[in-house]
Amino acid sequence: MDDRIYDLADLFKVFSDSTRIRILYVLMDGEKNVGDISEAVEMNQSAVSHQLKTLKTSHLVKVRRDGKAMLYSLADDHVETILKIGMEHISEED
Amino acid sequence: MDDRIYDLADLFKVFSDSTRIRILYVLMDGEKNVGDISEAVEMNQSAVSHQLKTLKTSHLVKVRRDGKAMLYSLADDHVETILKIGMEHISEED
DNA sequence: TGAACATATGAACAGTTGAACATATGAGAA
DNA sequence: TTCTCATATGTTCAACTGTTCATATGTTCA
Repeated sequence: MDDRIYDLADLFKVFSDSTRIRILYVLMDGEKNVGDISEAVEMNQSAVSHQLKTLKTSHLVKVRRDGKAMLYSLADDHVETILKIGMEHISEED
Repeated sequence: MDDRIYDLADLFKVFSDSTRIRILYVLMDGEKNVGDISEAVEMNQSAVSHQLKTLKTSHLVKVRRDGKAMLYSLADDHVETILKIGMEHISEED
């Protein structure tokens, strides 16, 4: 059980950065390459690439190659669900 | 929308620490005072009190006074829901 | 093969964070 | 009021994190 607590904390740690959340929101629109993501979140390619690696390691996004480009997309429904419930929570605060 | 992204990141930041998650799990068992929580998570009173303040500020726990003691409990259903979905996610990883 | 493009990686630096310690506040009992 | 008990707060410090810059990797096309 203790291991799972740490894993759980690590998962939420990934959701705890606004850049990563913005990337996830961008990907809700569908599969995108790194350049398009960079443009959408207005951050340089390197920063986005670093964050995409974090997101991939925690299985929140998946990737496939298309020629020179890498196409990222959301890994599963949990991502949107967690963001949605989080939004609900902050919306209901007094 | 941008403000909400920051608020959302801040919310998940609260979930991103194993001590805080353990406190939340302890509180799933019901209302508890600070001493009992400290004992349950095996951390000193000061550390727990600091974390309880963080949890309270983000509306994840609520408090009421009972004589000298402060009784903490989970604020709403979102807390358990978010932890549950997080657990589902890490359980399904390859 | 070599140039051009798309993305990844490594290092360094500033900013943030959790824990520990000491101390302060507040409530009840005497 | 004064003494405890229960909890909160302020400060310090080591560890961690996100961004930037520079560079490397990998793919396509000529």
